[in-house]
Amino acid sequence: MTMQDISPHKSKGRPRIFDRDAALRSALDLFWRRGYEPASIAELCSSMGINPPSLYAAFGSKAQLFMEAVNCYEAEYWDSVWDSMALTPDFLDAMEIFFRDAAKILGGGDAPCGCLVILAATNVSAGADEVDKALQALRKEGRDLLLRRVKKAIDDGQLPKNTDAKGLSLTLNTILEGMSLAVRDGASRRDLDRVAKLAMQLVRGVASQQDTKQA
Amino acid sequence: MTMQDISPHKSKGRPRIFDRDAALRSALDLFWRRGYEPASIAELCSSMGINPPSLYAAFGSKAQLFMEAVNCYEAEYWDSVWDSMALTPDFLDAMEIFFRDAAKILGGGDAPCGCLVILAATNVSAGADEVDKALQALRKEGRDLLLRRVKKAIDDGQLPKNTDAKGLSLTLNTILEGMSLAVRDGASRRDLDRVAKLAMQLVRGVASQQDTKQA
DNA sequence: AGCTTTCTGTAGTCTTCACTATTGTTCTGA
DNA sequence: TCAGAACAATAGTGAAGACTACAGAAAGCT
Repeated sequence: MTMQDISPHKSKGRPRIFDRDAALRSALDLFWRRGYEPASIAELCSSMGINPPSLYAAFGSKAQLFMEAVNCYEAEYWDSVWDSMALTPDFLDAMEIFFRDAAKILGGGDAPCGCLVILAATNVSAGADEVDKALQALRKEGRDLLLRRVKKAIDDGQLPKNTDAKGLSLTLNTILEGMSLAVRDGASRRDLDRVAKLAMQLVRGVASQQDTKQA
Repeated sequence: MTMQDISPHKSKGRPRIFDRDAALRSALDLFWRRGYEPASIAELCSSMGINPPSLYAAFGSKAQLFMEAVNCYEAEYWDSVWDSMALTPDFLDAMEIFFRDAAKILGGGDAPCGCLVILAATNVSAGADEVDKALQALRKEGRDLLLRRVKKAIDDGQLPKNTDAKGLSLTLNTILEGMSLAVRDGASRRDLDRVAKLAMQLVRGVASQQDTKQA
């Protein structure tokens, strides 16, 4: 047969009985709803339909499983959002799309629990340093992307030259991250849209100082 | 002696050897830095300078100790802030003071760990329902206070009649809560001041639509 | 003084956690 | 068909968690 199988069984021993991707996706769902530490191995195994030894053989450790779940989450939900934020030429368009997409993801039906990266490992115990550091790095990446986008908008003349790039990008990130907390406290999709709308009002306000304050 | 002692020793048995208020304050400091669940009884006892039986005799349980610490925190840091927010007649003044004070508390030297109410019990285990519910109620109180203040500003003619009160108050709360996340990720006092400044820019933008959009 | 009451400190209990030793099972490869 | 290799399921291990029994110590009351 000339067709290549997608996932050929190359190794020698007994093949894995469960679907690794599906199990990872189940783990993501649980981590998303419960958070990193409250999601116990027992719960994870139950959700994934496997036993602890299989989990450890396939994923290494709880921390590694979580980080794989985070990668999965980022790839499925946020990568395209960040990409279009960085690439959309007009700054106002970019922000409009960005906040609309964010509201859709955070308030959407998949798991209305806020962002995994922002909420899942807050106030973790001492043993979870690596997970915490990794998520901190991801959050910093988001801040940097926003900062770079704002600076580009200034260079492109879409924001006033004297705009406080760090302040504006940090504020936009603060609103974005705050939206996750709002969702945790019961904010609906509609509520998030309202926040997104007001974030845009702030952005337009800053942009429109172009003429008045440019003295 | 006619003078009444502040804390007379009325009870019969052996008097408590440690200062309850000082111990509570130590517990607050630890909960603030570590969060509710990561702060173990052993750590708490070490910080408070007492042993577990004394802790349980004086405070009941870990959850009750935490809630007392939260009350202490609110009373010491936030009660006056919320009061002046509600009572300052001019809306712009009220918001200016509010965000300035918030930045000072969150980025101040006492414990640069964000707000206890917002961060200390995110993604807690199943056993901490009561603590979670209590903090949820406190956060809702903050949202309600902001909503009421915005509505009052509309009634007073300090905001346009067609202002989306819920949307604006929710957005301001989102920024406020997001500031705690920013602090957790290393934002300085100066960074928070920048966010507060832009929050004010948003508020002024909304307020100044009074003339243009009032059609 | 002697009795009662309440606190203190040591040293546990019981539960839950992440993780694994062991045994048996199912595949590949010759 | 049989050896080797990797997975699966049961049943644990050791550590850390919140919480407490118990015995001794320090106060008030009579």
